[in-house]
Amino acid sequence: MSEPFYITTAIAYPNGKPHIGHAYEAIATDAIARFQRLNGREVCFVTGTDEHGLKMDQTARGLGRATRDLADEMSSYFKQMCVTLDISFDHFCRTTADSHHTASQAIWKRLEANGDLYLDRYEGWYSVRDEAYYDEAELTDGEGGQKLSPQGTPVEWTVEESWFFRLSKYEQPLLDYYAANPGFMRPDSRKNETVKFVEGGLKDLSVSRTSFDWGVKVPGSENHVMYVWLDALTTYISAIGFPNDTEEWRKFWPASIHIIGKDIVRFHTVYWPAFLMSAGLPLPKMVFGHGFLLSRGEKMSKSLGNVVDPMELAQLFGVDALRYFLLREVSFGQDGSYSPEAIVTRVNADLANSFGNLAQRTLSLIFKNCEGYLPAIHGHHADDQALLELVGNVVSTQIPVHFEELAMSQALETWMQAVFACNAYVDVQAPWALKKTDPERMETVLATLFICIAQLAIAVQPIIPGSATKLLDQMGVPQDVRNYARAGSHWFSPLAEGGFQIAQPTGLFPRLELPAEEGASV
RNA sequence: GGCGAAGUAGCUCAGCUGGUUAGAGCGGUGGAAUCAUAAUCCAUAGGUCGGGGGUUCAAGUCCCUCCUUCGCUACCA
Repeated sequence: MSEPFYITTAIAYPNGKPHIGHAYEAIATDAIARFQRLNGREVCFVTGTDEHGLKMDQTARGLGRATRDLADEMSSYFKQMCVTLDISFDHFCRTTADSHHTASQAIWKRLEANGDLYLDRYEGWYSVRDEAYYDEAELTDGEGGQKLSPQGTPVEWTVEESWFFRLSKYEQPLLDYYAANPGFMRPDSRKNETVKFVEGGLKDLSVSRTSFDWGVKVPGSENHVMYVWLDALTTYISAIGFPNDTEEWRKFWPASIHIIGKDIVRFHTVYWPAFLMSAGLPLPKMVFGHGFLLSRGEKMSKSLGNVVDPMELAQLFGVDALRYFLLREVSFGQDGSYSPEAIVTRVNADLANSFGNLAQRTLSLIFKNCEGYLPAIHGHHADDQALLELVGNVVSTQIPVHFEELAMSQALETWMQAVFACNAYVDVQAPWALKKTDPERMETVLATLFICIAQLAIAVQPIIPGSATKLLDQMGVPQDVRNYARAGSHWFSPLAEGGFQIAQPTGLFPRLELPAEEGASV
């Protein structure tokens, strides 16, 4: 009955503390995961940290610390971020876990058994200072004929023993797969880039390193560690049990969606599928490359000093305000711009003024005029029917459709339209005036609004889970109707007849103010 | 250089396979209302849909070209 849904974020590289981009990805993925749960799917949501590789090792050495020690600390920040931001992950995976090493070695052996690994030499222009290889075309000539990397550091021709993966063998199979599965890569613009890249020809991939040892040891070649991406990508399957035939593994693989940043699309749409093909495993159904967040339209970078700490933002504006802003303001898949002004404006307009105030004014009227008891419905007028229909349609049809398409900003746009309709209805019906002229009509109006507000709160749970839950709790809405299938069912009358009484309503969406200190790190 | 994306009201953006007077939010302006977090509602603000050319009965919406911005063009992740 309930179809499994497996979704992942990218496995973050904890070379520094999490930034707003990590938070954005986690929040977006969480909204999708929560939506699917409310939509009746059995969800597995995996996130985690990719802790191997040269950079972690270098960073730790630079700090004079044990790499493992640094990894422990940095990974904990990412996990803490998820907890703070209400990210409903099922597994937080670390590539340093023993089980992950086992899984990585298992997939390695599968590639090897399939004849896709061979030992050779990797030759190229290597910069000792950057500890990276560069393509001939990237180099520039420095003084005295010294070749320089794009960073301006000297490079020298270097030869290193390395295991290679026969990526070239998968050129055509990948293209065939893309053609046969048009929904595999999204958005389309990313897909075009990948297809062109693969059509341009694939070279075999160096998948082991001997220059450092912070990684997963290559089976049978103990002086080699696996290329970090091979190891990192394997998280998606080790998280649910691979190579063991666990219940989760059987249920959830292949993944429904990998949510990743647009910068790592290639690893997920070329290397990962090729590895899986070689290992004889099914491929994920979709890879979605989201855009980047820009600070006032500019890239965030340490040198510009405009890097935003998501924890600081959450504390300043509130977790749900941040979640709402990011998902409402940024069209998922495209780049988006962030600024404190934009957050304050958007959240105040939508959550505080429109929705929050709608709930507050309605519940206050019920609290004052009905002693907190839910009013009875004395026959609906056409206006009531129209509103109920509009809200019902938005909640049970339009929003789910947009969520299925991963169009969270559009889901919220239609949600707001329903909120506007409710506010317009309040003003036209003027229940405060009906109190004296037609108390029964007032009750019907308030009951209608109560139903609509509850449905709107149910619908928006994936975006702002904390405040939506508090509101639904205040309203006494039963747990079992807090989903898309049952939001529109007849739960109101039983609740009212059961004698439920609301307490003095408290505001859930405070109006935000711009931080006094301008030019601070936000 | 090659490939790709974007350029729509003051601001942020919607506009799918071409079709009535080009839309929304925010902001601005003018009203209404006072239940509510001074929140809400109604009306409105005359943007050559980057420039030019073309296809069509009809084009932000297709084709060509030019301009501007951005991304990708593999082994740091």
